[in-house]
Amino acid sequence: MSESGPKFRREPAEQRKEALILSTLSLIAEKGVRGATVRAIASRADVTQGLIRHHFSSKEDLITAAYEHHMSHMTDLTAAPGAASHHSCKSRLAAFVTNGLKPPVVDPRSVSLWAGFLNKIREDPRMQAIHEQTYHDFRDRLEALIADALTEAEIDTPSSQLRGLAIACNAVIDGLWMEGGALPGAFETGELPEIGLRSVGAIIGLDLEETENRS
Amino acid sequence: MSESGPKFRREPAEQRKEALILSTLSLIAEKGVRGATVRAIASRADVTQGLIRHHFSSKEDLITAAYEHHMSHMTDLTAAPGAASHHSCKSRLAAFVTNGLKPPVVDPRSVSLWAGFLNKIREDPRMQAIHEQTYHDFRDRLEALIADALTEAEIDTPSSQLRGLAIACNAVIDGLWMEGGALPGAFETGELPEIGLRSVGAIIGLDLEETENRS
DNA sequence: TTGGTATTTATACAAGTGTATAATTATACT
DNA sequence: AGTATAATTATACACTTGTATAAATACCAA
Repeated sequence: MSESGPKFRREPAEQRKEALILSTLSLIAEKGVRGATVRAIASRADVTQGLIRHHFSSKEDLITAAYEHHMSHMTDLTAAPGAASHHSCKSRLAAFVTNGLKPPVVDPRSVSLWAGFLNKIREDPRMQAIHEQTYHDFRDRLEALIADALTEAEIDTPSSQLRGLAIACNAVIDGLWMEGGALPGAFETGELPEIGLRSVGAIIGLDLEETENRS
Repeated sequence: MSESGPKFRREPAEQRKEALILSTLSLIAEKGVRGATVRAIASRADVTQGLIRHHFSSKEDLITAAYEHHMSHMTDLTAAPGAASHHSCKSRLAAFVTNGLKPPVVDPRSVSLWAGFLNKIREDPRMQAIHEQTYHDFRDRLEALIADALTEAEIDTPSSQLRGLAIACNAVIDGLWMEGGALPGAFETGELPEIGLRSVGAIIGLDLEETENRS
């Protein structure tokens, strides 16, 4: 009975912070924002609740950090995979579209996570800033890909039109992503990427589907 | 001091229920789901909190009813205005698209209202059923309008393709609606309807913009 | 080995939450 | 006018929430 190791481990602040952030995200995704209480978060990270206040000045601080973490993760997940492995601009654009419309990006947890945060965006200016920046970051990447693909196909497009195309394509992707996550089971496997490719292709005036199955 | 009228008014159940639902909706839209407490709802409806439990078996019941109310309202708002005043099928489709991309449908309150509910959809089967039905109802109307417009233009389209077109157009509208509501000020007046018309037109292969300014 | 210190736990608290129950009171009907 | 009844209020309760503060403890440096 007298045998007992250390009762807890001291970890570097950065590491603990990330663990708490990940706990927060998984909890919001799983049980909704309402389920992400300080006690639940601490429990999932295997610490006691007091620690949260030590690393974050308030719960709102933690939520904000978690939101930022999640959003940049999502964008990376859509943009990154195999960015260099595609030869043509067109196939890079196609990959961007399909990446955003397949798991793990399309996922019920992801959508409800996003929705959970949306409420706080209106109230908290910091949240609003993150939201705005994430949206524009994503859309700008998309716009660049579209511009490249059109240039490659020798289609001349004024930049004023380009903005509208990017907004529209972004909307298709967002809309399909949302519906796929909110209604799992309502779409066949591969249906969303297919529809996404065809729609984006129709909007910008290129056939994206022919370039798909290219690894 | 001895002078005092009736301390409260008895109203028909149906009327009180709706008043409570409207209070709930305005409160969620304004302060988020977290702000919609039984006390706040009752206060906004000028009643005491006990009355909520008299008309609804639980708060969840009220939330569910409010969700149902809101969703059917949104669909009506998009579909209804001037349904008969349009001559061609194409202009009816165009009106459907633009209606959903203008105020009052596009509105920060509306979007955060929708997002607030989304969390509860995953947990509550009744919510899920309402969500599913609302989505399909909206999409079916859209699909019918698309089918009519294509028939009118003498473009033959198999029903298997029609489904994909409706999903895609629905996604564009949803995505634009979401972005317009989540980022008020990021888009010029009339920009969303314009982009919506052009995109839906491109997807189904019809020029919807020429038919617009028709009252 | 011995402090020193930031990390971590332990405990407490005030405010707000949804719910339950009994006491009032308006109103329709006889 | 009187009464039954459903609507409405009033009050209370048990529980959860975020936050605050003090005590304990692991780990680094000397």
